[in-house]
Amino acid sequence: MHTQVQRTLDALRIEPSGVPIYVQIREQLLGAIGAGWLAPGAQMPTMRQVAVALRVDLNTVRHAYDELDAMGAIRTVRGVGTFVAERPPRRDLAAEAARIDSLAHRLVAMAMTEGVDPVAVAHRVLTLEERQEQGGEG
Amino acid sequence: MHTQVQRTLDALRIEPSGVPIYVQIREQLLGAIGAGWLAPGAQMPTMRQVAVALRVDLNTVRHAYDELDAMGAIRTVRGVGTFVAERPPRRDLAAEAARIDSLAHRLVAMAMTEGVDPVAVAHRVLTLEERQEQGGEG
DNA sequence: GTTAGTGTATGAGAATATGCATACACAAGT
DNA sequence: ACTTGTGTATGCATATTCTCATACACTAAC
Repeated sequence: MHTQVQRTLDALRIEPSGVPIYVQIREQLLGAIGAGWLAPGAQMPTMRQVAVALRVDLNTVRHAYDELDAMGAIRTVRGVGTFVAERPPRRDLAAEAARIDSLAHRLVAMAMTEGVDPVAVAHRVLTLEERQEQGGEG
Repeated sequence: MHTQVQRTLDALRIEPSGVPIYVQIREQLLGAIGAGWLAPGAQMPTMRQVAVALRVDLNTVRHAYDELDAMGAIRTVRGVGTFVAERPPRRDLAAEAARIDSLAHRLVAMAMTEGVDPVAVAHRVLTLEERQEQGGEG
């Protein structure tokens, strides 16, 4: 369905964190694929769709897609579109856990810095995300 | 102890992921602080130590330290070294709610841009903080 | 005062990232 | 044939990142 593409598109975000834009796109799309959010064989968002949605250059998006293609996560069909690979590389659970840990630790550090209880922040995040999922699901 | 610094130093890794080196250093050091490897007030690894350990330029390391300083996570003392910032005294209870909200949104943004589920991170924070209360602190 | 260890600073150069504009090549539908 | 929507490609300009080399300024210890 288009809806999957649209949801993925809406979920894409770029932050001025110092991380290159193409890397942010690459990681988010990889996450969407790894989570099954974009099923094997399904059409990916168009490069132009992503470029417009994020207000980013087409070549920048292509950079991300090129790397996804190189790692076998997607396959590209010229003149047609890009699609999730039939058998995308299984996501590394250990690496995933490490990234979650890193995020968690960084949050604790930031909370410490600002004199705030990290637990309170975590609870706030949970309530925020709950309310966002009530908007309907596919 | 030196050992804390040495452990942090040994744990530092640079990967050719497209993420700028200074960003990788920034995030890993912030993570070390949040994990408690580097306690408030403790001396950070020397910029030159990091530069040598990672075989990276001193200015690149400085870039990372500058940003950590700018966000208040560390404090720099010229001619002496850099230290983990002390926890600020908790004062405004009203302004605290705003900071919690701000941090929560920042965490969600960070997680999303890295292709990670914010809820997973929140849960990880909760379990980490539980264990810290049980096993004693510091 | 000297020395050693810290952070701070500058300039040159190469590589990369990004935007902007302009195309080209291919596939599918009309 | 034509149009539309894909991915592919180039050239130019700018900003950032990173390395290398070379210092300077400050602090603490001797």
